[in-house]
Amino acid sequence: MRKPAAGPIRSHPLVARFNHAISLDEGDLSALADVLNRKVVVKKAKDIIVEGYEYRALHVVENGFAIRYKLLHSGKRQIMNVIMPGDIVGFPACFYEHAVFSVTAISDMTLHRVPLDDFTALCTARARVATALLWFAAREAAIYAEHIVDAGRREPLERLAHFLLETLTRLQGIGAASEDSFVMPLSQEGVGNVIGLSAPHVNRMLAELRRDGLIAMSGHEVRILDRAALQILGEFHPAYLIRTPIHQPAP
Amino acid sequence: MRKPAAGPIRSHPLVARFNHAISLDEGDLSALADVLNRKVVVKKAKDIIVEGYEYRALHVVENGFAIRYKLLHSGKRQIMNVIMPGDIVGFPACFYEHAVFSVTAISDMTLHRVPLDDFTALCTARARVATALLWFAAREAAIYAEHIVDAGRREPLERLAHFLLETLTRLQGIGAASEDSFVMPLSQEGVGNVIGLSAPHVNRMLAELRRDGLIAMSGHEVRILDRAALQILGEFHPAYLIRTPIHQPAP
DNA sequence: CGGCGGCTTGAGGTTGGTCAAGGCATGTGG
DNA sequence: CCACATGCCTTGACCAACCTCAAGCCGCCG
Repeated sequence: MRKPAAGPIRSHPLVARFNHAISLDEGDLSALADVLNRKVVVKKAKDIIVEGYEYRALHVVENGFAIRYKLLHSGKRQIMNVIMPGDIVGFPACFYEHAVFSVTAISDMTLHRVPLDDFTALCTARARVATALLWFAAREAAIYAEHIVDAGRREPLERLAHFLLETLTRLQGIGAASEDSFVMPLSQEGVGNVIGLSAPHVNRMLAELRRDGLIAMSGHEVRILDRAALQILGEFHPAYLIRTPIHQPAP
Repeated sequence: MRKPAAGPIRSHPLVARFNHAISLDEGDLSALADVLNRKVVVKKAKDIIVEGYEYRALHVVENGFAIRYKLLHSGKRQIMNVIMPGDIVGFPACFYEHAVFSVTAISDMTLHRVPLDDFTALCTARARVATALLWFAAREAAIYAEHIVDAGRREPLERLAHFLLETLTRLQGIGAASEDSFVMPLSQEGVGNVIGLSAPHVNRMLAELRRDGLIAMSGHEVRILDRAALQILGEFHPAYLIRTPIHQPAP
């Protein structure tokens, strides 16, 4: 397990994501494989990162979902983002002396543990990998920026529409959703903690979307019935989620 | 102007920020200097990036302030962040085919224009620079994450307290604020557009902070009278703004 | 079968947005 | 040098939105 072949690494969701942005050579891939060799399994509802503690390792998600959030003294919780396969648990929380927010698994997960020193060494040794990670970080920041707009200025119904489309699009990007439907990994209270609404109000807004024929639900499965209308309602432009190839100047 | 000496580059606010994170060698610095050689001056209130258009260049801020924001169809505006010296206009907006949000100068500015291809070439040629930029991006993402919490879950008074302390701390970090006071670069409407409140309500909340003796104001100058109380009120932990040195494994 | 977590719905109250008007400082042009 | 315009701050009144609290229900799992 310390020296996996370079082959399997290509199918890792993180590498799959990189491949759309920048072409990595064999050396890059085997350096990545060296670093992604510590598989860790985490059960649903387990904390992975707790705010305020020191973490000297990142975890790259192979499978499962988690939430990145902050708890306030009032007891309120704000979820910044849902973490999906190919995401990095601990970005950017673990780049600090003490984690700046918490992460909890919301399903069983398989992760690859990467000590921060190994990560740093990889970045400083492999410029293309560091560049790919920089693009990755830019996408992460863009997602956060959209969430600021959601929470700060959109109406509740708009927020929900935006969040549903964002989740659909992200899940499709990792092959975990069909053309027009997906399984929402969060409870309604969880959704409320993402978009800044109370659970009852999330329920009312979902009911409104159903009543207006924009979505249908059965259990946690959400079916998008009128994507065009939802896009207009939530002012959703998938551009910020779409992988942009890094233009590589001729050598 | 095409080939500045490696000396002046050390005093650039971006490099100053990098220096706290990672040590760059002469080659790194001169590569940076090569890239930061196109000075641009922008007048207050001029757009630098307009959402939806294509930009193939970044602008590194040497002087002045700008806002990164999104306009909604309703006419509402959400500011994601105030851009200060040492920040990169166009991160992460310009990493996409079309800019995912807008940037407007709120004071006269001096910038260094960096074509995206040059930027990419720098990253892929200079691993340490790419790594420093990755850390930079992580800090940016952490700031956004705090803004999500602000807009989503904090009470108006708490938001304002948090925003004031964040602004003070960031300005101090670039040597643009004293121990306990700073000049707010935004109007009250602008502040409202950052923290998701209406201008009248920002005014009411500011009045409340003044009434309670936490701050004093004269014009756009804000003086923090009781930092401890403000920190508790806004649950402000400056950790996410503080530069963490990148631990560099022995070669 | 019983308990629990999560969904659903309702009633009521506060918060904070909207609208509006006035004040004050700054800047500009006659 | 004054008249006026402009932009921003300040304050008040009103009202809708959304939170809180609460109760009931459903489905799932032990």
